[in-house]
Amino acid sequence: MSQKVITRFAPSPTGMLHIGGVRTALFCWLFARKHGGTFILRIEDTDLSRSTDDNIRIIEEGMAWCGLDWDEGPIVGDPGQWKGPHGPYRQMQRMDLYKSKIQELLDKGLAYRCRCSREALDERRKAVEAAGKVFQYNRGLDAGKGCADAHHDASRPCAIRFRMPVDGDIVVDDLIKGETRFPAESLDDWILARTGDAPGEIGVPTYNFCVVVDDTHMAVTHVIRGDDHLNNTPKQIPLFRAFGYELPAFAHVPMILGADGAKLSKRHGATSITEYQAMGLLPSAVRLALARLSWTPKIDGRAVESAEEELLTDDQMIQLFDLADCQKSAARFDMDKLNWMNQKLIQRATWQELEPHLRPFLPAAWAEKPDAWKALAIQATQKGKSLTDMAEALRFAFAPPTTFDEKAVEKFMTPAIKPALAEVRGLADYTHAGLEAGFNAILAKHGLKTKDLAQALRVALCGKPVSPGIFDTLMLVGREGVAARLERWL
RNA sequence: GGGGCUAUCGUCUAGGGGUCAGGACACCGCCCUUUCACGGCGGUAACACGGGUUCAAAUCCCGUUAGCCCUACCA
Repeated sequence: MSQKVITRFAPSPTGMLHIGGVRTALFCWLFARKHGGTFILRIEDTDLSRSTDDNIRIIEEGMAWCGLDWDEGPIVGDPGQWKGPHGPYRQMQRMDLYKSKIQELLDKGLAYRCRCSREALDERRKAVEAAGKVFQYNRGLDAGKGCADAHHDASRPCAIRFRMPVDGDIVVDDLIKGETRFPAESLDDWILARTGDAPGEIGVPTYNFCVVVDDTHMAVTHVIRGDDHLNNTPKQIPLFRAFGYELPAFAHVPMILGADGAKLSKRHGATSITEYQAMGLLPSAVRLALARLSWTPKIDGRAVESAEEELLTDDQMIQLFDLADCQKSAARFDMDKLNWMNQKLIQRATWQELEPHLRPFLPAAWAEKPDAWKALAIQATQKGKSLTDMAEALRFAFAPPTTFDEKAVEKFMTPAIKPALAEVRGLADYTHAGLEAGFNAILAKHGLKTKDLAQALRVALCGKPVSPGIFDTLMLVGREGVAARLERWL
């Protein structure tokens, strides 16, 4: 690769950052990082009705949470400002460029003004469809009814259409899908720019036009996007040619489906990245799980083949990433595997790494706890599947239980256990070894089994027969807390 | 309707003419155990269908079926 790799993720601000979009962004990011290239974030806000500053902020925050840092694009929290030499990175701020490029096409006769009203178009569409055919502007049954060869009425606002080739195939050479051919006759003259406000004025350009102009002017070398855009590519390629632009490389990544094989949507529970954040998932786990959908990392030409190898770090992913190892088919989102990866990454993280992620799920009192206590707390609950599990497991460490599991009380709070329980108050050495020694002494003295005392203690300290290791539990509650919580059972 | 993409265990996938069709998650069983977990060991489970080509097809070709995408003055 002679030129510097530049990829871009170009979401439209619709109110949330979709998990599928994040996956696409991840591939762009991985590819750019792998090749020492640049990753651009571009906001496609030409749909005026949906684009707001708030919606843009949602994208920025979602990307940031996922650890997908962009080299060029908007500056977080400062709408309208950007970093990078190819700005601005919001399409609505690029209107002047678009309009001059459209004028260029008009001047060259490669595009033309269309004054057909929506109503007229609808009517013609209906008529053609009634005849069992596809409506194609100025093609097929609609031939001769277009504005291409007519003198447009300069007194009326008009849209701009692109003159598409009529014969032959348009070939898309895709890095993932391979070569695909689209018959030119299956496409028609599409709209470059919507109807302007005043006669002669060029309106807001459409997606297919903006991408071509932006990708070229931002020097994007690899267009990596969802395969729902594969069908748009044959519309865009003739436009690249009309401008005399060089074609970027294309890679269309498969969609992510819901567990039922249908398109991932609200009814599958979570589509927005913020929902995954709220579930207590580590961003690194989300990255891993998303990357492994439709991508099989190959180590020395061999697919990963053990649980250990599945758990790739970001660095390994970057090093291993290759579009050639991507699947052509759509993948279903596998929440089970994400949870497993999350658990594994939680287990192998140091407490310092985990702390900032865990903090938002814990009560404010967490902030006042000393580091040693935090380290113990995190380690004691690191078997959890998620940060929310960990936070739940730690509840007892912040406040005495208010309710008690009835069955557990009945089973473990036997009269025989009370004397032993009373003696636990006397334990003074609150180190793991100290507690273990004292605990065993009490056991021996009363002829109890570990389980008997441990479970009774759990009920007294946590209200339920489930907690971290009993000595960890004691240390987390602390000597005074233990004494206080034991009181009501003696 | 037209055009495009896709099709291996429940899920993610390896394998691209000869494999007992391999792995991971999930599931089930056993072991470990101070609870819940973790962990260890083992197990169930797949080439969508129909035709070709070939000594031989999950693998190549052609159909069919199913799913998805595009077919907007959405992106």
